[in-house]
Formats: sequence, structure tokens, C-alpha cells
Amino acid sequence: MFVKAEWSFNLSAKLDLLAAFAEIARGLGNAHRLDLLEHLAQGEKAVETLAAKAGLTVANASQHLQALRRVGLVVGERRGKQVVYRLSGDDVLDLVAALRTVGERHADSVKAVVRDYFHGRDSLDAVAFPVLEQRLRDGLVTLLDVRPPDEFADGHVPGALNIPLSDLKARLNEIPPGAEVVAYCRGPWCVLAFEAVAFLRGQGRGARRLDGGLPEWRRAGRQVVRPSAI
Amino acid sequence: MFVKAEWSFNLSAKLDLLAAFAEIARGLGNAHRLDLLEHLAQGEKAVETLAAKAGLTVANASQHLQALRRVGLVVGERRGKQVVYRLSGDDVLDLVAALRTVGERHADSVKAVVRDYFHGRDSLDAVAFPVLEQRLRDGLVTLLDVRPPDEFADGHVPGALNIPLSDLKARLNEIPPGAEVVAYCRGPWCVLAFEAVAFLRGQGRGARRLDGGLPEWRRAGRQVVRPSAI
DNA sequence: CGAACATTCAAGAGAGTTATTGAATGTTCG
DNA sequence: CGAACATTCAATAACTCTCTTGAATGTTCG
Repeated sequence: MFVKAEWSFNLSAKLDLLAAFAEIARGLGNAHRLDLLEHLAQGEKAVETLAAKAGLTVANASQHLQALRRVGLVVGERRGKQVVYRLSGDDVLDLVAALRTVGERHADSVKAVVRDYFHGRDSLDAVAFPVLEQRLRDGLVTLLDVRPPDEFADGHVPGALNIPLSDLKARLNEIPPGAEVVAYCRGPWCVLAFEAVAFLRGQGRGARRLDGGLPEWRRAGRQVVRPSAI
Repeated sequence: MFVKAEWSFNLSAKLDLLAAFAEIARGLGNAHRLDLLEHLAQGEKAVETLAAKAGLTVANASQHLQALRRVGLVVGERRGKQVVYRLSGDDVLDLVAALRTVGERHADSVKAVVRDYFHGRDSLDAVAFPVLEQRLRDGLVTLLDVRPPDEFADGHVPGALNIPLSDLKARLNEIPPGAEVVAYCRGPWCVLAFEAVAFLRGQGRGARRLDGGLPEWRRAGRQVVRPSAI
């Protein structure tokens, strides 16, 4: 079978454009860069902060951030001694969300990780946003933000109680007894919320994960508390 | 400044999961693979067909298709002598669309290609789907599908006239005079429709591009004619 | 100005990606 | 069965990506 090539003219326009899109995709094509994007989705951050949160050396984080900036996924702005990076737009969140959807539905590697690490925990019964809102109104749940305090301060769901995962054991008494706990953190696959739910269930508490983290909450057009806003 | 790492436990779960998503992104990270995905968005195709349409050797196309299959973006099915590939789901179209949105808004490389090749043509005044539908009802436009006949046969917008770009000059008389022409092809950046509009305008015809190709039309839940359906 | 700080740059080793080539596998058909 | 066909595999060379290291740049503050 032979199919004749259908253009003789503008081939390079097409390939140049596709190459530009491919470059963006390669920007997403590294676990550490996806991690950095998740951290940036919580709010803008300086290089050293990001390096620490992502467990990278500063030089390495800087290079990854420059790779992200080169393809337009983040923007960096010098602010005094620091260079502060942020996502270049909400469409970047949409892109990462689309990547996650495809992965969860079709990628065996994703399914394998979910099965090995997350399943048997509580993946199935995450609480959707509208359900949470109804139950909060009815006073039936305690909403728990298990991220570190600096990220909580940069924005959180109204009514959330901030107890970082690392402090949860010590501060268990701060959680009102009786009401079910709904925990959230940076995103749909943030391990902090999984760990919190597992721990709380081990303590005999009713606990579930929120289906999405703060970026998803914000992206869904919901209100975010930002006490330390400038 | 020193920020303590916030986990001591499930780090590998998180990185394994991100690595799995990153692998999918790398699957998109090549111009030829994006091209193959656009062709597959028109309908399922065998390896040799795809190789010809994308201008690749068969062995090379096969390798790219296997790369796409490995990360779950396409599925391949042996059908007799041939292996027929197709997109693994509509969410793949959504992912590519999200990539395009980010690129158009934030990537300088994309903007540069658009400026150099596509602008000065007609990029700005593409016709949206609802507008096309209204004008088709009112008999004000001729809808032109400039893709090759085999793709037209696999599905097209109701009421479209199929004249492949390569035949346009010779078959100009088939286009009813008077009515404005709206041309579409494989997707928002398919060069065929750009070229067709440029040519028709050069002939003094009123012509515009449809804002999206057949996959977008289908994805928007609109009717598709498929005369040669099995 | 000079010290301290935050970030970037440069170079290099090791690993991964891509196009090409030719051979190997699996399927159909006479 | 054997020839023809469609696809995949294997090996290779050129190229790109990533992390590490240490030096260089740019900014603030005393």
C-alpha cells in the first residue's frame, strides 16, 4: 500500500509548530518538574524554598525551573535577592489535570503505583467538593489541612484546621471528637492526605480524603482564605 | 533559609507516581508523535498508512507508535496482517487540546511560529462551531473539507464538500459561487485549511477557516457523517 | 565598598532518545 | 507449504537530558 504525501509546501510550518508543542510536553516530562509545578500550584515560591520542598539541590532546582520557564509553564520574577517563580496561568493546572486523567485511565504504570501504594488505603471513597460543602454547613465534618503552615498561610479552604502531617500524632486532641474528618493537601495524589487518613483510621476515627487539593479547590472557583495576603 | 523536608516515609510513592505521569508527558514530547496523534484523531489507522501520512519510514513510525502505546496514549490491535492503532480515549484529545492552549498562551516558540507562518494569512477570524451551524442553516456558506478522501470517508461534518487541497485549483468550479467558503481539516493548526483559505482569497472568494477540525467537532458532541461505516 | 546571600552558569559523566538499517516475526493467500 | 505482506526487533551513531560540582553573577545590607 502506498499513500502519497499530501503536501509539498508548508511542511516545515506544521513540524515547527508541533515541535514547539512537543517542547512544552517535554517540560512536563520529568517527575521533579511535575513536583515543582504542584508546589507552585499552592502559590508562588522562591528557588530555595522550592528546592527544599522538592528535595533537590538549589542548583538542580534552578535548572529545572529554568526548563519550565523556557517552555512557558512558569514565570520567574526577580524580587530583591530572590527570584520568585509562579505558574504562568490556570491553563497550566488544566494541562496537568488532563495529564493526570489520561494517566489514571490508560497508563499501566500509573495504575501499578496506585495499586501498590495507595490502594488498600482509601483511594475509592474521596469526598467531592459539593459534598464537603454540604457537610461543613451541617457541622458534620472537621476539615483538616495537613500541609505545612507556610502553605496553609498562602491560602486554604475556609473553615479548615491546619495540622501538618508531621504534628498530627501530637496534636490529635485538637480535632473535635465525633465528627468525621476530611483531610486535604496539595492535590489529588498528595501523599500527606493519604497518610493522614490512614493514621486517623488507625486511631479509630472516621476519616476520608477530599477529592482534590487546594489548587483544584481554587480552580473550581471556590473561595480561598488568605490571611497573610499582602 | 532552610526548610526541612516534610516527609520521611512515602517519598517513593509520590515520585513513582510523578514519574509515571512524566513518562506520559514524554510520550507527547516529540513532533512526529504529536503528528501521529492528530492523524489518529481522524480515525483508526494501520502503521503503513500513518507512516505515509506523517512522512516517516514504517520502522520509525512503528517505534513511535509503540512509544505512544507504552504510555497508554494509543492502543494497537492486530487485524489480519495489519496492526491498527487508535487513540485510547477522548481524554487524549483533551490532553492535546490543553497542551495547545498552554502553548498558544505562554510559549514564545509557538507564538514565533504562528507569527512567521500563519499570521498575515487568516488566523484571527476563524469561524466558531455555532456560527457555522447558523450560517449553514441559512444557506449562507459552503463548508469545505480539504482533507484527503480517505479521511473524509472516515467521518466528516454534515453538509461538507470534500475537495482535497491538492485538487482545489482544478475543482474550483465545484464550489457554488456567491456563498462564503468555510474550510476545515484535521485540527486547529492543520495547514491544509490555512492554505485553502489563502488560495481561495487569492481567487477573490470570501473564505475563512473553521475554528477546529473534525476531532474537535466530534469532541464537541456534534453529529458526524460516516458513510462508509462498517 | 565588602560581606553575605540567592540564584545562575559552565563543564562533564552517565543515561536516555531518535533515525537508520537490515534482519526477524507473524499473518494471509495461492 | 511457501511467497508476499505488514509490522516489529536489534544494533548503532548522533544527539539530548540530568545531576553534580564549583565558580560566577547580581542584589542587599552594614
